[in-house]
Amino acid sequence: MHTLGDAMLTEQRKQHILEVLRRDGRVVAKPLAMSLALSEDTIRRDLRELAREGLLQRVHGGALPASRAMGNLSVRRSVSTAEKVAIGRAAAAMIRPGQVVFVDGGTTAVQLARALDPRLGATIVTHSPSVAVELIDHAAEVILIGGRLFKHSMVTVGAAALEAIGRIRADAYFMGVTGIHPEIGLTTGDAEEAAIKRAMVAAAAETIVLGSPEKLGAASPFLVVPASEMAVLLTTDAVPLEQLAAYERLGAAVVQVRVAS
Amino acid sequence: MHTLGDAMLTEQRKQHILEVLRRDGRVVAKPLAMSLALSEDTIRRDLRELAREGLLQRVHGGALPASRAMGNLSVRRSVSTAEKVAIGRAAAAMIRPGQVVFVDGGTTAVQLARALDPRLGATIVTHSPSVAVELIDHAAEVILIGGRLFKHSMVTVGAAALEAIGRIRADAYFMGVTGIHPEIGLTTGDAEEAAIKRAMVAAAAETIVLGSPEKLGAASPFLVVPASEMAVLLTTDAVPLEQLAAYERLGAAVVQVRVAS
DNA sequence: CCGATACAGGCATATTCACGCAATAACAAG
DNA sequence: CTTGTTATTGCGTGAATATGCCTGTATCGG
Repeated sequence: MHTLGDAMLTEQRKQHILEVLRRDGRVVAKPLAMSLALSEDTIRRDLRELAREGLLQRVHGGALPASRAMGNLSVRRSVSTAEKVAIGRAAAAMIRPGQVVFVDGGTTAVQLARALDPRLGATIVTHSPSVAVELIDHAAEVILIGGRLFKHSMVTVGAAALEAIGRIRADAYFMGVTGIHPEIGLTTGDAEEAAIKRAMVAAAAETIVLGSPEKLGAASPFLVVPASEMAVLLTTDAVPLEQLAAYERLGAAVVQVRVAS
Repeated sequence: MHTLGDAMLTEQRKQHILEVLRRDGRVVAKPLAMSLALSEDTIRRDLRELAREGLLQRVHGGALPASRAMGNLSVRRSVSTAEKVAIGRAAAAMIRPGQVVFVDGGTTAVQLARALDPRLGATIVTHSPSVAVELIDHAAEVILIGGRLFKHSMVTVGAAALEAIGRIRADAYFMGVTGIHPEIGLTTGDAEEAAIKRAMVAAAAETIVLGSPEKLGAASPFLVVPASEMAVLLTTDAVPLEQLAAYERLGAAVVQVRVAS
């Protein structure tokens, strides 16, 4: 905890401001000055300087994240529910040293990356630049699949990506989808993305689906693969057992993660 | 514990400083001098020397950990100065609608991405996931070059990346380097990275170098291309004209960006 | 339009800093 | 034991930095 007993170094304070900004998605000058027991002038000066360095965007009354990219990230982070964090953590724990795994795009996959042991010696293959960025400080080798960037989902797609995936054989694929249904199968909202996911399923020994509760029983326009392709379904304990039985009958191992309240 | 009875050897004291730094996440010069019964000058000298060895980061009032040991801010503290912001902005303004351009990795390139007009209809090709992430909300099409992620610079490298670059013809390449020297040429700190940069120079009609002042006259181990390959050198008004004349003689157009105070 | 708030810039004060100098201590060689 | 060399330290100085207060201006919300 940051006790207010001792004064902070100037640089330390600036880091603190950026931390608060990442956590809350914004900072407001006045309460920040109060909580640090400093004048608002000092805080404003900090904000001005940080803005000059491009680390945040100054607005009347405080500051917002420097770019929309970062903004989205923090917003999504706050949106990212406890379920996704828990599923990400459980998925990260499934990766063994030396393995080569595909990691999909999407918020849950980012949580996976964030939860990964920084010293784990594995190879992470991903077509999501966001996942790649999260893994900067990790020991794991990262292979980034190139291609045209599909902005909506923040992943690369297209022929180049397909081709690159085809050249890899992975131990597992951690897949994110928008719909999981016993009969309809695993579905997503974009045809190109579905093709990429299909290629990863084909290139991996087993497919592990990151299935936050709201995905179960839902369907999106584009089929990736039938639900029977799913080796493991990672979901939470909020889902009733009888709903999960259908997936087990299709051959999937269902893992229910306990969500910390 | 640490009795103050006997004087510490200099090296011993430095170890102690690093220990305190690890424990508290910071050191403050004044109280440290008090507790060791030494003058602040001595402590400051120690801090300066430890900083020169890269073991900590000197800040006003004391020191903070050198690496991202505590703060997971990784790209953050890569000293993105006002110069880099200004150069990034100027570079962004050089991109015309419809153009296809390579954008390098590095902090200045991220600033370029951040400064880009969100509605600009251009194609940005990059091997930096950080740059890609910055461009999420831009209208521009983004092509991400895949490959093995080189963590230090946060860009992809390797055969796959080289090959992907070779299949593209771009109007311009905005290159970041660590050394710019009239005779030695444009240099960088990693051989693989140099190869990628060289491929981009070859695949682009013209090369525009993002040259923050501290890079000028410096040299790193690995040559990318001779300075004569440079079509435009983007730098700031802090650089004396006579130093820039050498680059103009080599055929480069030198653009000096005014840095907002 | 107006009052309230937030803002940038200037100024004063208190630290903090780097550099040079001198005193001292540690040490090696003769 | 003496002497020259080097490393370490403290002090003085002027410069740089950090902070708070003040003043006039800009921006926000009605």
